[in-house]
Amino acid sequence: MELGKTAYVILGMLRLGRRTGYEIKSLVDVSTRFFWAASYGQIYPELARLEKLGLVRGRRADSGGRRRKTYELTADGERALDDWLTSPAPLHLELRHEGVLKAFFSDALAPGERAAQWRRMREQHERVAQQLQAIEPGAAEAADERGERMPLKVLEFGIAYQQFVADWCARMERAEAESAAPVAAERS
Amino acid sequence: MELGKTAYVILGMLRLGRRTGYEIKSLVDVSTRFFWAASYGQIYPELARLEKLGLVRGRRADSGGRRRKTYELTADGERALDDWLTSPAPLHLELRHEGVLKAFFSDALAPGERAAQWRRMREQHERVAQQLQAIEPGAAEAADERGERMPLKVLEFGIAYQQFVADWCARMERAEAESAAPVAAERS
DNA sequence: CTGATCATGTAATTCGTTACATGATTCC
DNA sequence: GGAATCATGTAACGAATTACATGATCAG
Repeated sequence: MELGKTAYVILGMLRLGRRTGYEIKSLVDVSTRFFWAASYGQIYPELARLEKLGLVRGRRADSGGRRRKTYELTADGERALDDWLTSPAPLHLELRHEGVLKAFFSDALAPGERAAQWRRMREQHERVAQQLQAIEPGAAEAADERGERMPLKVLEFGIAYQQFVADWCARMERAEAESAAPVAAERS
Repeated sequence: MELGKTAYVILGMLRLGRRTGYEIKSLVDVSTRFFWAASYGQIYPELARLEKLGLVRGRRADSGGRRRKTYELTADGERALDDWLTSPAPLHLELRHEGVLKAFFSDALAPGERAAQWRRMREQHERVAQQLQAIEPGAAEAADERGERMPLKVLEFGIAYQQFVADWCARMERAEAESAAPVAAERS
């Protein structure tokens, strides 16, 4: 019974409480999205598959005239989640970073053009860092009130990671400025 | 004429010199792989597409009885590459990290189990860091001899990034050890 | 002579995104 | 009354991996 990684996003979210597919997607968008994204096109079919496998149990929960279906973990689902969490299997690590890719090939660029690319890349990472920082108060509250410490720890890591990349861009940006105008740098 | 990002990996590699599909793949595996991977299943069809678009030019270059086809950039290909390198479009940034995903959901785990996961994740990042360090001498040589500075810079970033994540794991690991055995920690 | 490497491709499959279709409810 | 949000799904498409098929050459 080999499950895709995205199945565990769903199982994990369901352990935190009964949820609809829509709610799972909303949660993912403000939490795991930055290191594991998921779209409706994955979540709804995956919920159906997990139900057929007996790992989750769905229940109609219409609210007014609004059709609604909430899911919860079954005992099997709980076990599958724990097995994955404690598994020693090599972790799936994947990074696709267009900015670093451009950097790799940018020897042919003029220093000014390269500096502009560093700036854009830095700004993009700074924006993500700010988005994550905006979420922090809510995560800190959840850590306090519901004892969910790890989501906050992971969020802090996410912020540190974004800043780490942004700092590297800033250093590269400065280096370009110095090599492009060494005389001006000496004067200052 | 919208090109996929992987097309630029090919164009970028071809700017460094005439290459076969096989050589491009080998190069990717020791350089861009860590932030932009590509497989034969992408490279060969993409080369054919780029040739039809007039961005690369293929030429038979059999070596003995070995069928071989080398490619080089056309003027259009060179322009497409530079346009991409200097484009201000938002960068494609994608991260899928199973270790962080597990961390996010690991509140329910025992501290010892969590510590074991930190250790595995740290070791995995340390292994990648070592792989990258093994490549460094070659990249440093290329930087010196052929003036290709950026691949070395990017490699150094890759190593720093792997170590950054490994360090975070190590800190988390220590924190688990302290919370699991605070008395032992005080004694030592 | 045998295994590693060079070399090119295709086919099947998986994974994931985006857009579309549909409709109710809630807030302003 | 209209826009935003809640809610569920499907279809088309795209991106990428893996496995397969084929065959030559080179190093030991």
